[in-house]
Amino acid sequence: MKIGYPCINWAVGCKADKTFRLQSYSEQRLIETVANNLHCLSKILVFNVEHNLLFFRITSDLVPFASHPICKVNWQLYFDSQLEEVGDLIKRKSIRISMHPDQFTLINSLDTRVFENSVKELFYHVQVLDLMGLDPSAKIQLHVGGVYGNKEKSTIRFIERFEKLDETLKKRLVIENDDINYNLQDCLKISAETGIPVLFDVFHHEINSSGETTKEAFKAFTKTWKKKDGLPMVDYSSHRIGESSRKHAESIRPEHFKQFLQETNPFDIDVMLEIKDKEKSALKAVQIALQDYRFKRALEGSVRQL
DNA sequence: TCACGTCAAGCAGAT
DNA sequence: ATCTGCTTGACGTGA
Repeated sequence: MKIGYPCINWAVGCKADKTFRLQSYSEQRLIETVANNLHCLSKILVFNVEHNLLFFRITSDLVPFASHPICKVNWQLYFDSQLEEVGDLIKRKSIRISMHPDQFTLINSLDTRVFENSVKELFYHVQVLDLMGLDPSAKIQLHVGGVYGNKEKSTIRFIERFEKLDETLKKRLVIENDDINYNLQDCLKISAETGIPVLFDVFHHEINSSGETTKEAFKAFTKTWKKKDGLPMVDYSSHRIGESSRKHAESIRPEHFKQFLQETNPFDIDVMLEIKDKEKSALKAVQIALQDYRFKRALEGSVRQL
């Protein structure tokens, strides 16, 4: 069990998701920004390792406009060695990595242009992970997509489009249950057809499920991950106190997390804390998880590989 | 230096 | 119709 948080670290004093407006695009601007972002990503990862945070989601803004037609820079070649260097750090410290393309990335869109743009966006994500030299356990997580008034057809469209994707994409893609459209059962059905692993989002499941208990849910989705995929990933968060809304909590609720660890025993998973205050809550989670043998085992594994 | 309108992209639900 | 939430604030113009 590794614990991490997504994209942003407020403590290190730099940002790996720096971007700029499309209007102010220039090759120089892109190169400067990516150089900054990669440098900062290294700093964040070093911070993380020092604090036993061995799971991290790399921002999709690492290379701004990477899949936009305006981008003619061969950033893959230009940043080849820096990407490899970051990848070496990740491998040396056995850090688990995920990426999460944003809401515009839709495999099952009715609009084929949206689909085509999504494939380009996915290739960008895959290239980042490939150039870092990471194995297929570094995942790219997606939601199934829209319903478009017909869930069955939209599910079939997802499966058909997925099957035709390049193998380099398919080996890294995982689907995540969402809070409105496709719940755990919907994802499991798609997984049964395609073999795609299902990433479990605890918060979304609370809002949108078929009534499974946590144990039942864990029994089902963990099976969709094969050895080459690495440990099953889980997005953990809780909603804001006093609000039934879809908003994430500002900071971790220690008792809630403690209970989550107890409930999920003995399933071994990597936990991504989707909480506003980022590493601050993740550090609290680490303190709680130090009592858990699954977490201790992961730390020992990391130390052995130093 | 700072306020504030706006930012590549889609979808669904609430208001 | 318009706004909000999603991984989330922050870019950058105009004064």
